[in-house]
Amino acid sequence: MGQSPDLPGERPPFSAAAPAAPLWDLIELLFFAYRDFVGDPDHVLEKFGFGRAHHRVLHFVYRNPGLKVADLLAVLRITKQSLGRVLKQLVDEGYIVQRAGPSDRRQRLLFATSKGESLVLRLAGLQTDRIRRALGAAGAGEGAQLRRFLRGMIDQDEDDPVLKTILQASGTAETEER
Amino acid sequence: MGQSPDLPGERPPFSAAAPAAPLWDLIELLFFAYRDFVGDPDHVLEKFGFGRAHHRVLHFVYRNPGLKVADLLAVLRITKQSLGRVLKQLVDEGYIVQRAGPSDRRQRLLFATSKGESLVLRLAGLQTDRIRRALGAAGAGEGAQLRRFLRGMIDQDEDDPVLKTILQASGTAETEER
DNA sequence: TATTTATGTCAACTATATTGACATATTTCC
DNA sequence: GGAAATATGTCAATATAGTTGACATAAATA
Repeated sequence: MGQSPDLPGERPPFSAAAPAAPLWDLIELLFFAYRDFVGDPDHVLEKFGFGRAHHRVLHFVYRNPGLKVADLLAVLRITKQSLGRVLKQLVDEGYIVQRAGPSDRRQRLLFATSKGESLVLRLAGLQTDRIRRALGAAGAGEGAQLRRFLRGMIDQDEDDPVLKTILQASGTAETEER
Repeated sequence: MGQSPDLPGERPPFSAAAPAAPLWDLIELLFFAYRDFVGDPDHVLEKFGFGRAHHRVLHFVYRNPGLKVADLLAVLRITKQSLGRVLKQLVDEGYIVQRAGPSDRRQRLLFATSKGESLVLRLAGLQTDRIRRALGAAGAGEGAQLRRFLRGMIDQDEDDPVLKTILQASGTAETEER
């Protein structure tokens, strides 16, 4: 006697305290959108022998010149061992330099070189092109609402100085810098 | 003689054919938003001994009952070897069942069990809660503009039947199902 | 019947992360 | 000034999620 597999049946026609219906379409659109969003940089990074991890490190170092290792670890939420492998490659190949902190010489402050800047701008350009295309397709002034929506998706973290400034900045104004 | 590290200087004050300015804030907001968006399910999955890969498989199988293995591979863009490991666990532990295709018995059509449904609804509930919160905070209404933006971020793929139907559906109407 | 297709499996390897232990230099506290 | 705490780095073992390549089986199709 084959036991029937336990498939879910029809949804009950009605229910008093039903949980809010899942927003299936937005869940899926976010998945595909983010995959393509990071896919463009991935293709370029591959030619350099780098991966996504290198992109993230280079991005945050470029955007926060003089970033402390501790703050980079906080924003990436990885361990120093994991960062180590990636950062060492970026330093060895001249994309990032380290300088001792002026007041606390234990700190190794991180800076992108112009070689690093050139790569990070190339990657950001790809992502920016995709975003601009999508903003255009979405119609007038979607940017402001989109920023508010994305900020609302993000959990605060008092122990992450980089994230803190990002949430403050985007909370303030349109900040289309330069 | 210490060679100065090759740091990027000030941006040139003006330039005729400058590339469009990177949308730094949106690039970063997307990164953090997506990380927290998948972070909620991650915590739950961990208690089940599962990872993100299991979530993706279970999600698309639940959303597309009777999905062919080939179509699942297409939408996930992974190899059958990579899928194999994850799918085997989900089947062994009773979250997914396989049935031979009625017309083509080589096919193994995939279905979520009610155990699988219960897990996938729990995970979707977490993500839905976060999205609703953010939509509310953004004053974005039902998210019509957001849907158009996200669709604009996604590349078409004729060889992916699952993606094709998603882009069609979300392109049509508000599709708040049920 | 011969070939193609849909799926599965074995094996080796890569990228990115983890935990735990320990090392070094520097700063801070008493 | 010495002890303790801090910032960073390194070695080793392990986990997760992916890859390529080779080969196997059953069922459909030419």
